[in-house]
Amino acid sequence: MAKGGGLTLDPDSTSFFITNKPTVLNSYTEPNHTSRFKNDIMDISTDPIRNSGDEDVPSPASANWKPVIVNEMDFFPTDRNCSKENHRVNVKKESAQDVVIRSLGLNTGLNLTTNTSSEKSNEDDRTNNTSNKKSFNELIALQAELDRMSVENERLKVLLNQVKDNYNSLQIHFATLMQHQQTRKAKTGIVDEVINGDKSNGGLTRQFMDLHRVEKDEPSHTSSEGGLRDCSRSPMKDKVELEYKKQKICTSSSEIIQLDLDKSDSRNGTTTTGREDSPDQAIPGSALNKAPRFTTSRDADHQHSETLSMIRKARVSVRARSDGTTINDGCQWRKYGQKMAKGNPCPRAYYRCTMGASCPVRKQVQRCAEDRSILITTYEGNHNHPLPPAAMATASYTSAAASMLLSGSMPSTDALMNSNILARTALSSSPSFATLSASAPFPTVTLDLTQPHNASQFQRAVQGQFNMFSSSLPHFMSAPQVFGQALQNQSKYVGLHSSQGIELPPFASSNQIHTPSLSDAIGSATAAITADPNFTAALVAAITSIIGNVHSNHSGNSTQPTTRNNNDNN
DNA sequence: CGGGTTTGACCAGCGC
DNA sequence: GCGCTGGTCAAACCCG
Repeated sequence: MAKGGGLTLDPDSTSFFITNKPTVLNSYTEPNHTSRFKNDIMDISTDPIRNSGDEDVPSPASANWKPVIVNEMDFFPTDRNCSKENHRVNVKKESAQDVVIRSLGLNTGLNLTTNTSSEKSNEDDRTNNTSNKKSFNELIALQAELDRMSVENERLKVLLNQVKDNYNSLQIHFATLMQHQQTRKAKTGIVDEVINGDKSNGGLTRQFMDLHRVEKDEPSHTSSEGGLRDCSRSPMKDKVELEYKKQKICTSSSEIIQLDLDKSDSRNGTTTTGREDSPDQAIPGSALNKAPRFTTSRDADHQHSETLSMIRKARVSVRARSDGTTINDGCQWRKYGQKMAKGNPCPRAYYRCTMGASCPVRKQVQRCAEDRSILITTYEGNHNHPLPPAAMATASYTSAAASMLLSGSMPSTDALMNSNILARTALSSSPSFATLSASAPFPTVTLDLTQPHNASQFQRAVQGQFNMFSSSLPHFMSAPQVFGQALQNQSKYVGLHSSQGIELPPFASSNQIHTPSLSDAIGSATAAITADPNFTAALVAAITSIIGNVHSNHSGNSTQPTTRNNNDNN
C-alpha cells in the first residue's frame, strides 16, 4: 500500500500509523469531495497525471513546482476509483469541512507532520490538518452512531425482557384457564366452603376471590355475589389462580407474607385420620399441620382435607440425564407396573416406595421420547417414615411441588417466604429451568436439569438464597450439613468423597460425616452441580426440604412426627 | 425362600 | 355405551 512510508489512517481501527519515510504527495482532494488521500500515491516521475501536462499541477521542471511532502494516508482504501482530479495537489484550497471544524473550534490535536523542512511546513500542516479533521469528523460520526446503537441495543434488551415476562405470565394464565375449563366440566356440585370458611379470617382471601371474579370473563363468575363462588370452580384451580394473581399483584415481600398468612388461616391442619393413605400422612412433616388455627375445626377439616388432597396430587417431574433405569435418589423402590404410554415408544415404569410399610410415595420413570438419554422421573406424595439423609432429597420433591405449585396454600412464615422466593427465584432466573403446569390431571412442576445452563442458574439462585436460609436454619440442620449431605450423595455418583479424604457410608448420618465449611461446600456444590445433573436434583430437593424443616420448626405447632423431623435428628 | 421384576388383566376416568 | 388411556393389581417368574 504505502510505497514510501509516511502516515496512514486505518479506516477500521481509526488509528494512525506513522511510517518512517516521508512521502511525496502528488494528490489532493477536492474541497467537497468525500474521498481521502489515496494510499497508492505515486512518485511524481511516474504519475500519469503529472505527465499529462495538466497546468494546475506544476511540473517539477518549472520554477514554481515544489514537492509537497506529507505523510501518506489511507482513509478509505476502497475508494480507488475517484477521478484524476482527486490526485491533484492543490494545497491552497480549503475544504468546507475544514471551515466547519475551525469555526467550531475543534482541535484534533494531531500534528503528525514528519517533514522538518521549514519552507514546506505550512503546506504540510494544512494538508495534514485537512485530512485529520476529516477523519476526526468521521470518528465523531462513528462514535455517535455507536452510542446510538448501544442505546438501541439496551432498549431492545428491555423490550425482550418484557416480552419474556409477558410470555411467562400468559403461559401460566393459559394453563390456569385450561385447568379451569376441565375442572368446571368435571365438577358440578361443589359447595364453596372455602369461601365461607374464609369469612372468619378477615376476608383477605375474599378479596382475591372477588378480584378473581372481576377479572374473569365468564358471566357465570361475574354474576356471583356475596361470597358465593361458582359451584363448578374447583379449589385446586382457585389455588392455582390465586397464586397466579399473587404473582401478578404482589410486588413486595410484605404483601406475599400477608397473603400467605391469610391462606394459612383457611387451611390450618388437624390431626391425622389414621388412614394410611390419607393425605395427612401423605404429607408428613408438612407445614400444613402446623399453621396457626383461626377457623373452626369443621371448616379447617374440610379445607385441610381439600388442600391435602390437592397437594397429594401435586407432582414434581425431574428431567435429568441418566444411563440407568432410574436415578439414584436414595430411596428404595419396588416396581409394580409398567405401561406403554401414548406418544412415547419408551415404556413407563411405576415404582412404589418400600422404605415404609405403607408409604404412599410413588414415582414414574420414563425416558424422554425425543432424547433417550434423558430420564423423566415424576414423584408423587410424601414419605410417612424416617428417611436416611441420602434419601432426604427424594422425600422433599412433593413438598417442593406443593411450595412451587401451591405456595398460596402453604401457611406462611418467613421460612415459607423463603420457600416461595426460592421457587420464584429459580423460575424467574431461568424460565426454562422450572416450568409450572396446572393442566390436568395433576399440577406438575418440572425441573429440567438436563442443561448445564439451568443447573448453574439454579445453583446461583440457591446460592443467592443460601445466606437468607442459613440465618434461620434450625440448629440441628446447619447449612453446611445440607451441602454436606448433598455432597455425600454426589460423592456416590462421581466419587468426590475421595477428594475429601473421607469415606462415607451410604446412609451415614450428618453428624458423622465431614462437615465442610460454607465456602467449601458451596464451591464443591458448584463444581458438583456442573458435573452431575443428578446432584442438582438432589440439591434442589435438599434445599426445599430444609425450607420445609425451617417452616415446621418455626410454626411450632406440630401434631405428629414427620419424615423430615425424623431426618432432622440425624 | 424372600424380595424384586415382569406382564397380562382389571378398573376408573374421560372423550366421542 | 364404547373405546382409549393411565394407573394399579397380582400371579408368574427371576435372582441372589
